[in-house]
Amino acid sequence: MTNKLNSNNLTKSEEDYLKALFQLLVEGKSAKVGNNQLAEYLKVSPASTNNMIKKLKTKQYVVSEKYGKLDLTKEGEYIAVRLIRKHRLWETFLYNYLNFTWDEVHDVAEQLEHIKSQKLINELERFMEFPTKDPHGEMIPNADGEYLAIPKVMLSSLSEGDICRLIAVDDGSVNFLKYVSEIGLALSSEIKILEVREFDKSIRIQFGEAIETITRKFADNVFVKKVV
Amino acid sequence: MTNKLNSNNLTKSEEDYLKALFQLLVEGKSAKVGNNQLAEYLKVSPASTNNMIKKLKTKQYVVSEKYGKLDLTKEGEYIAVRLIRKHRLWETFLYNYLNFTWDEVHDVAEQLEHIKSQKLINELERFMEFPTKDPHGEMIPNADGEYLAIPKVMLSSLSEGDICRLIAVDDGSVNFLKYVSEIGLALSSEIKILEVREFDKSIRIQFGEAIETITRKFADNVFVKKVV
DNA sequence: TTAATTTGTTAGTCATGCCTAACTTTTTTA
DNA sequence: TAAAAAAGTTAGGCATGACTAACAAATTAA
Ligand SMILES: [Mn+2]
Ligand SMILES: [Mn+2]
Ligand SMILES: [Mn+2]
Ligand SMILES: [Mn+2]
Repeated sequence: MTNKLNSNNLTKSEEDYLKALFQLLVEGKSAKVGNNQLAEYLKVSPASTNNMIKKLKTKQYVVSEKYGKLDLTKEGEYIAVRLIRKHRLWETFLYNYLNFTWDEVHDVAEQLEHIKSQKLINELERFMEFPTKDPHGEMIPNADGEYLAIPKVMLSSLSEGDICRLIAVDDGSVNFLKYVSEIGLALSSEIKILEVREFDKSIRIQFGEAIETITRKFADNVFVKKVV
Repeated sequence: MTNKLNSNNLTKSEEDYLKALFQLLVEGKSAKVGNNQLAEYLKVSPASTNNMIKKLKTKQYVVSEKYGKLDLTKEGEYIAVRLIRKHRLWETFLYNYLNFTWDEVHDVAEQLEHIKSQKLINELERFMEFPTKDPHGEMIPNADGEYLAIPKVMLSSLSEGDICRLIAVDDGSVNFLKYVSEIGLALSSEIKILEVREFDKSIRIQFGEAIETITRKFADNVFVKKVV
């Protein structure tokens, strides 16, 4: 993807919609994304998304047929990736230099990602010596928008006896992140699946000295690399 | 001024209006500030300022009588000072850590000053080890909004033979700041007034090896401390 | 001290981005 | 395959923060 001297004219809202679409389409679990799904994700009404999508279509960032599913153009995707890059670089800065905890960084990064200055974000990246992952283990796209997405294996997809390493967590919920820390899990933790209970899909896991039972919902937000 | 756990509900616009009023009233040269003056300063129409002032009056940040001059309440002033604090801390960060030049910092700081996070700005200040002045020589208010304003002596107010030291410059204009650097002036430069020409108020100054003629307008934007 | 000029106010308009309520189309299920 | 449910769209409103044009009050100058 070529690096343009892209003076970004988009509003904060337009940026947020494109980022949300990207997260659902590319980083999310669903292959197709509809209007109402986007609305729910952004916590706005379907009428609002319908309206914004219309605008983003005339600006050629989104494509869709009437009553059809949504897709991003290359341009739209590029804008989204740059936003994610900014978000994750800021999260890294807050975490590594300003004493923020990993459950505090996301909300402030949601604001900082909209600051318009190419130089700012590139210099911030240089200052931090080109970090590759944010505090939640997510990859940081480079200045050209190159995005080395590591396949997201959910902890919930493993089976009894499997051993894995925690490589990333979903960072959207403060409560979830606090919960993860509290039970003692962290990036790189080695986790063994002791039991997957058929009744409610809850999972007994072991890590270090600890043994915990986690829900399916919890396990859906934990991404791992299988070791055994 | 007591430090409240002020969850700031103001919009970016409301913040900008309060800051502008503060800059005109407290940091500016004019004792009284009217609606049209504020409009000109903010580059919006008088109708817009009139409208916003109305809102800020109901919110008790501004006081004025109909057809009368504008004033800030203690609350309004406090909000403005905190904004200036954020602006100057960000400028300092950009200048000292991210390789920004002193003519580049202002525009980006105009965006960053609206980021809402008490922790962010206090941690940034700690990270930089509590700087007291921004890259243009202006004082940075502390976390309680205490504001040690140094009396602003304009270079244009001095007379032939006077010697002074450059302590600050107005940071609003990129062109002006570039101009200052280009002729070789910098913070702490010692300047001697060689001649003030009656005809057009232009001033011949000497600093280091250099002798330059500057306009009245230029000299109005340079703040000094008289040495002799 | 009246007339001209400046300053301030009001009314009406527009764009953005959100909403609810009503409607249409598509998909699912019986 | 027809009815029910879900998904998507449209119409109409509201708040914010801009604008212009017309008007009123206050200040300045003649
Ligand atoms: Mn995040
Ligand atoms: Mn993250
Ligand atoms: Mn500035
Ligand atoms: Mn400054």
